Amino acid sequence: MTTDDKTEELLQRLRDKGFRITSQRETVIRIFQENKEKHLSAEDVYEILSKSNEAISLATTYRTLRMLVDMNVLRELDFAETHKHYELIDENEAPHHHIICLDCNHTIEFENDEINELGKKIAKQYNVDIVDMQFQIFGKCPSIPKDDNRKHRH
Amino acid sequence: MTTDDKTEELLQRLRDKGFRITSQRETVIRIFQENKEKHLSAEDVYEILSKSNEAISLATTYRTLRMLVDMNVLRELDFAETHKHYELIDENEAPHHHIICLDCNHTIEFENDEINELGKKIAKQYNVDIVDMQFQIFGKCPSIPKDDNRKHRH
DNA sequence: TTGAGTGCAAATCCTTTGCAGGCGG
DNA sequence: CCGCCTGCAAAGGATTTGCACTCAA
Repeated sequence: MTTDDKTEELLQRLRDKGFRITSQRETVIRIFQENKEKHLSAEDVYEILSKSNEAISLATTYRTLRMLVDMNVLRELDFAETHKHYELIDENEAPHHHIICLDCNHTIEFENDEINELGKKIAKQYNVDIVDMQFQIFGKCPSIPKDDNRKHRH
Repeated sequence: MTTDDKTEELLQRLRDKGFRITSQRETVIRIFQENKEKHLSAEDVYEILSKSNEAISLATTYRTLRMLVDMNVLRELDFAETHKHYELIDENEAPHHHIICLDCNHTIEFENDEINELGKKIAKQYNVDIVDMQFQIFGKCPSIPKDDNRKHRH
């Protein structure tokens, strides 16, 4: 499936739920598709668009992100920071998990079926209807390339 | 080891690092020892103390929590809410993990050695010096008793 | 005695909301 | 044309910080 097909599929999902397709919403979805491997924050999205000629307000950015999370288009991620991060949910992919460096805030994504299976098993044990799961490993990375310059946490 | 012994051990750890032992710090540590099974927020701690005759300021509550996290006395927990939760780290216990109900915010703790082992293995694979790990399952609980009345998230 | 710790209030950061005008269906 | 969406600015919740005073060591 091409990116355009995927975009159209997501937009259709919004239409089906009675949401209107505005240029702001299309743009936010496109930003996440162009940054599949990243974990953008609201501020990140806002800044990317501010630099382009498709600027949208911070308020709309937040409103759109929340809506997309509710629509299961985006996943909200907690990295033990004061703000949240978001990523596209790809329903054909297994959930993936994160290693977060407490020194440089760099994150590594990894997939691990054993963990996903364990998660499902445990949820079933407790009779919980699973919506999402996240395994986070917090540590110090001696060797991760420091390719971002976000504020340090400590 | 009795609770008093444990308290003394923790206080000694602060002394060793050059921190002063104030009544406020002793009190906060005691609150967590008296609520081992809970995941108190800063506001929770502040409120518990406000009702007693050992009230401390919110600012000091936050400063103390941060210090205790840095000292590895408390673990900071993210439950996809706007505020953080904290719990005592018991070094004799294996890490435990959480199921969080997105409807009622109730949390269930569970332990699972397979997950802990997997976490260690993965960290090693990525050459990361592991500090902590958390596995979180987000879902809807059909059967969990709703024994708390915190604000709902959605 | 003295500087780390405290309380208070103000500041800050991230996010949400009220309202008036704009535009998608 | 109707009412959902937007932008703006103001409000809000959680946490941090500046400053003068207090008290543990």
